[in-house]
Amino acid sequence: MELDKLYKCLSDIQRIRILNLLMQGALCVCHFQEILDESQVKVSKQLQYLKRMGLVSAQREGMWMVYSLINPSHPLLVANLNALVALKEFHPYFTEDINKREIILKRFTENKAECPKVVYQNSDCG
Amino acid sequence: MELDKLYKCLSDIQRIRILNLLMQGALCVCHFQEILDESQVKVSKQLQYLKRMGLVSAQREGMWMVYSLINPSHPLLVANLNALVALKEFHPYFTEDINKREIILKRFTENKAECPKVVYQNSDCG
DNA sequence: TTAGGATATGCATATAAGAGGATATACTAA
DNA sequence: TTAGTATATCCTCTTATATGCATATCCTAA
Repeated sequence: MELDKLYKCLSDIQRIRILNLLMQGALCVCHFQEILDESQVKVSKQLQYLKRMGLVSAQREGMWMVYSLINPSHPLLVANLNALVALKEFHPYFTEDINKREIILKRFTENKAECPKVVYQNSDCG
Repeated sequence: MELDKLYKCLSDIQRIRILNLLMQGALCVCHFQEILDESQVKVSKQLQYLKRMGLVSAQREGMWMVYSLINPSHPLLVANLNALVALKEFHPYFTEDINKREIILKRFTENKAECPKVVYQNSDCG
């Protein structure tokens, strides 16, 4: 992947927040909507962008579309995604987003029918 | 600096090449023109962009405008600039650009009047 | 089959980049 | 002052992003 394309993926705060969340595990579109507090269209389009650029993959699970981070091959992408996690205390959004994600996952462990298994299994919370 | 702004600075191949060159030392606009083989307008505008975003500073030296990298404060910027240097073997442009820069600097050490001192002093070549 | 939830896409619009030509500005040298 | 070099800015055009509304598609459940 070309360097400028890679950085373009990271040059939008919504996409950064999405990638930061995906570093924790897969999520459905509706979860991003809830966590980022953004419209369905907006979230869906940013996910399409990341998919088109090869950073994420989508897998249908019944009604839901589960997005996952594709194991990043470019060392600069790996470094930056890890940096997002490492720097989360400097960026209030990141920590809040991850906290919101954990609350959602806790809901799922109490009512497994609410979303695909892949979202809450292999999760470190709940 | 906001993360998305930081990544926007890096999301253009000309700006990446400019930053890669600035990691080696200060340069005048005309040197970037020569090394990148781009028009004066294009180079000047990208330098303005980086200046506006606070990544580089400009200092007039007679006829020349010398651009330097501002000591980066954001850990992600530091990491990415260092990564550019470390990854230069994967990106033919970077190595070629640095080689062209060294050839230009050698010219200066033979004819010091050709550009401001700050460009060729403290240089590791020539 | 019908209704409804989840998601994607088409269309329109606003704004930001990117590029190029022409010109203005700043400086030097004669 | 004049000419010439280096650089910045203005104007215009094209393209890419970002956003919202409406609607289409895919799936489930009844």
